[in-house]
Amino acid sequence: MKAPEELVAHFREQGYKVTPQRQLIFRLLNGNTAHPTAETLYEVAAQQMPGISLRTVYQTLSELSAMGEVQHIDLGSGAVRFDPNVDDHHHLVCGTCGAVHDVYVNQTPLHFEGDVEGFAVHSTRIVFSGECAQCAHLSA
Amino acid sequence: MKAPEELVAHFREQGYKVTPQRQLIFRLLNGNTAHPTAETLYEVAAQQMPGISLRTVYQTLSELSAMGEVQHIDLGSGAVRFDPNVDDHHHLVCGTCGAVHDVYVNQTPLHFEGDVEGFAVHSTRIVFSGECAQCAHLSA
DNA sequence: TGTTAGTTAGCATGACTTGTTGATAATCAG
DNA sequence: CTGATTATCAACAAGTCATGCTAACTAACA
Repeated sequence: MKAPEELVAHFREQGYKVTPQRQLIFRLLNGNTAHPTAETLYEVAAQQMPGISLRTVYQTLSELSAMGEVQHIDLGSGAVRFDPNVDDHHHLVCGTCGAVHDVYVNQTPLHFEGDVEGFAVHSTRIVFSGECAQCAHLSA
Repeated sequence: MKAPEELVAHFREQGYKVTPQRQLIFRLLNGNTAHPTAETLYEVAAQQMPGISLRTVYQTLSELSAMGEVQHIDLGSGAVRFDPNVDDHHHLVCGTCGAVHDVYVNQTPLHFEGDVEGFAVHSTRIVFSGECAQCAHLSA
């Protein structure tokens, strides 16, 4: 994701208004590695700006997603999560605490075998599931 | 997934009754590589057994899933899909026609880099997205 | 054959997400 | 600064997917 200041300029160029709500969301996402859901992002935003609506958070996330500034990742665990990291990366999910971490896999492109001839792969998504060190430590 | 006859025996052993509805679903899933949703499976089932309820399809799929006889895969495209193939395999999804194919990746376990120390990986899910040969041919 | 479990219809709920409306308020260009 | 445009908000609704509930009927299995 671009830095908040760049996003401000970019939004203005595109004819979008730069509102305090949007700027807040830019800042909350900047460098955020927590992979928040729209709901959790809303909760944090509401602490700094009481009155902001969940609707606006969804709206701004959709705009950022359409601009390719955030990635939305669906781990099949209910809500969609948002990731300001738009590099070619993958995810590690702790089944105990639910934390999601970014990881890089360098063996891509992967080879596969199956009953599929001539399939053109555009993207590969990998999700590793397991238990993070902290959770393993706590349960031990 | 076990063959329908084996499932019949297994259900009886577990104290589950072997109803025509359940047997129909066993047969519809057996060797099924279409990765149906509960809804699509229900539609096919209803053709052969008018009156069967969607509720029963969901119910039976949950039972099979709990027994490890089917895998439920969430591709983030709305409904959960069911796969009677419970091997260690991955999926290829055509973004045009929506078809899902099973594929095998033999480079596992994959190596990854990131800010994660001591994470114990239990499972890896890989989804390849792109366009299948038929769709590429049609659009050309 | 009788007990038990399954099925069905219908209605409800729940989570997540998006749409709508109408009023208010803020942004930005000129 | 001002006016036109757009965003926001609140409140409500809808849609999808999945599951829970009841009550009545039916079927399976011992």
